[in-house]
Amino acid sequence: MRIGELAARAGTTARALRYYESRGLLPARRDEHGHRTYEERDLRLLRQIRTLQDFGFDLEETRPFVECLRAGHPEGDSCPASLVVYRRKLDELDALIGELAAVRAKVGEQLARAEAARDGLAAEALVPGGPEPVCELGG
Amino acid sequence: MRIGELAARAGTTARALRYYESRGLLPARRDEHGHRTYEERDLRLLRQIRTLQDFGFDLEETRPFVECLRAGHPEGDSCPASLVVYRRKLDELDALIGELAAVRAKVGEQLARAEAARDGLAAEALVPGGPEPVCELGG
DNA sequence: CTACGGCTTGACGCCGACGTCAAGGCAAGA
DNA sequence: TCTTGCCTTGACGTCGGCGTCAAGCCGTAG
Repeated sequence: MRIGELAARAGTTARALRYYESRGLLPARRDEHGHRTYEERDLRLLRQIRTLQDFGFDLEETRPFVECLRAGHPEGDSCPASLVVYRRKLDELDALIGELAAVRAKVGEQLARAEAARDGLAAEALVPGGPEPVCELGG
Repeated sequence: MRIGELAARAGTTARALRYYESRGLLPARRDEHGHRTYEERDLRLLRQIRTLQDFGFDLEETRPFVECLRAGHPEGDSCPASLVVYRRKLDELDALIGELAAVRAKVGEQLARAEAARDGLAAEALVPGGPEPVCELGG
């Protein structure tokens, strides 16, 4: 199997595969013409990489999984190093989700406050000399 | 006030201010030496930019807020365009948080499954010929 | 013969928000 | 006078994961 076919079967591009090879992640043998050749097991490795990338893993973080598979283990996460990456990723996700939730809350508050201010001004404009609410400058 | 002082008072760098100016976000007057000069109100604009950036807003997304302040409004979010950005950001945050939560759940599952498999193998190793669980290859 | 498709390496482009370095100007203090 | 410090513009570096283009090789279908 050559690079184009492997890429297509994994739903990615030849360029990506060359990049993975340049990172030492997915080396290839060469045929008599210098073309890269791959085997079925390489498809397995590549799918492992793609799956983890879809989860937001950095390419480097997929390395333990790939090496685990290449070492003959049944799954990419059959090795301790992979579990370490899982746990670290979970921590990162929890931290990130927490930060984003806090930001979301603050932005929501800001929006609510700004809309209230806008409505307050609108009401004031509609009713001149009306009930100026909690403004210590008014009076 | 020159660029270094303004940067220090806003907790950022002169380089950042020059960048903002290059983007047309925070223009500066010049003194007789060609040095950038700023006034107190520029500090207000700059702080608005920094606050939004801390929330994860793109620099471009801070523009409506800055222009709103420059137009003389009491707050950067006193203008409709700013509220639009708020709402869009909230949607983005909700979507992102949702995706991350889904990924977190999947990674958590994978970790649990991998640990269970590992423990299963460990138990098998401790008890040779023992209760080989759900492995269709065993027997 | 020629076109075409697929492969090769090499190298620059991209995106965002600056960091960092180079080379030089200008003013005040020791 | 010399140094120090702050300022200027210009331009390249950073990071990740490739996209895209250039130039060229190889085999095959028409």
